[in-house]
Amino acid sequence: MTQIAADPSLPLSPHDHRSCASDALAHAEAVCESRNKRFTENRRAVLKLLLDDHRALGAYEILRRFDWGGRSRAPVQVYRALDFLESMGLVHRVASSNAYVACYRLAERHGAVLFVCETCGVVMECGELNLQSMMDKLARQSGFTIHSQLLEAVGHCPSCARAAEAVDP
Amino acid sequence: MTQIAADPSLPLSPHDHRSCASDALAHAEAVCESRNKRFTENRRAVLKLLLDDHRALGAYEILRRFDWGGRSRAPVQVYRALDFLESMGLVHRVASSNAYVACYRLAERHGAVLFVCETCGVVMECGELNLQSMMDKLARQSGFTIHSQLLEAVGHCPSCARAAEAVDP
DNA sequence: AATAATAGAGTTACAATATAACATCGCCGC
DNA sequence: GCGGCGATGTTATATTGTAACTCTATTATT
Ligand SMILES: [Zn+2]
Ligand SMILES: [Zn+2]
Ligand SMILES: [Zn+2]
Ligand SMILES: [Zn+2]
Repeated sequence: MTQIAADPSLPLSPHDHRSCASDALAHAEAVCESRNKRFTENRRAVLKLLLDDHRALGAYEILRRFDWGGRSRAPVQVYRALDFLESMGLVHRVASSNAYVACYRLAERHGAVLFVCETCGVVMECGELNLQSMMDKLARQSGFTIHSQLLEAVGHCPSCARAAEAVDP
Repeated sequence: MTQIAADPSLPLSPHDHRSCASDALAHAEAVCESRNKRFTENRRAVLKLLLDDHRALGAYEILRRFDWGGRSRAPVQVYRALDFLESMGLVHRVASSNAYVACYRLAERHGAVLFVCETCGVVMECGELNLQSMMDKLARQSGFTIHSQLLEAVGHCPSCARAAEAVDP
């Protein structure tokens, strides 16, 4: 477990993704252990698929990639695993693309600010808490009570932005 | 046209919603006029349904309420109107509930910060630009180029929060 | 160890949301 | 009138997400 909080630009910087993923997996085990939740094979398998890289996958893409070993191919299984993982703060739902992305911040259950590249699908997660607290402040001013927040931006990651710039300057 | 920018807590304060809606409708006409876009009957009808109150409606709820006058009841018509209205900044999509809400800020095309009550469905739109620019700043720091933002909070509006407080203190 | 209680997995069927494809219509400029 | 183009109408289909129920595995209790 070498990192506490991931650099937001981690997905884009060349890095040892093997250890990146295995750290996250180990963290997931620890989190479930500490909360007396079972980190079952299904849940582990789904998380592993998401840990393949820093992209988001749709539930049905996970369904396709899943090794079903003779069992019937049912979306509900995938959704159950995803719901669990999300409730543990191990994956985030990407609302702008109906997809799910693994969380690489080895932190307790937390909200997320997501930057989604619409070209390559990479998701950068940002730990910036000022946004969340600003949202909270705005809410309080109007007497609104927040249960959950959704903070996303869709656009181009640095490398895809450069590529787009090159063809259309 | 009595207001320039709606108070975020407008939906909750008792107000003359008749003029609230008709102002928004007049603004919609003006916007389409100024951009040489046709504000057709379908588009007007969909917007009118959304202007009934300050709640979000799903596309299929709009579909049900729509007066089809003998024509076949096709979702694609509703989605086309919604896409148009959204591109004009006259409605906002509420990603957290796959729904659409009319915009009452008589402003040019703009992003939105939405506070969605999960009990009564009311949507408060907030014009706070600091959030958006903060998001932009975060993006720039990582070399990310933003095309669109998604800023939402789900929770309880003031009156529903009081009601919840009463039963479960 | 037997038993009861509970959480998760497996299966089937279905609901809810969104889009593709193509023919047709109507407006607007010529 | 006619051609171009944006909007509509229609049908079919794709994508995303749940309900309901059975069965099995794990854990707690006796
Ligand atoms: Zn990595
Ligand atoms: Zn990219
Ligand atoms: Zn109103
Ligand atoms: Zn409410």
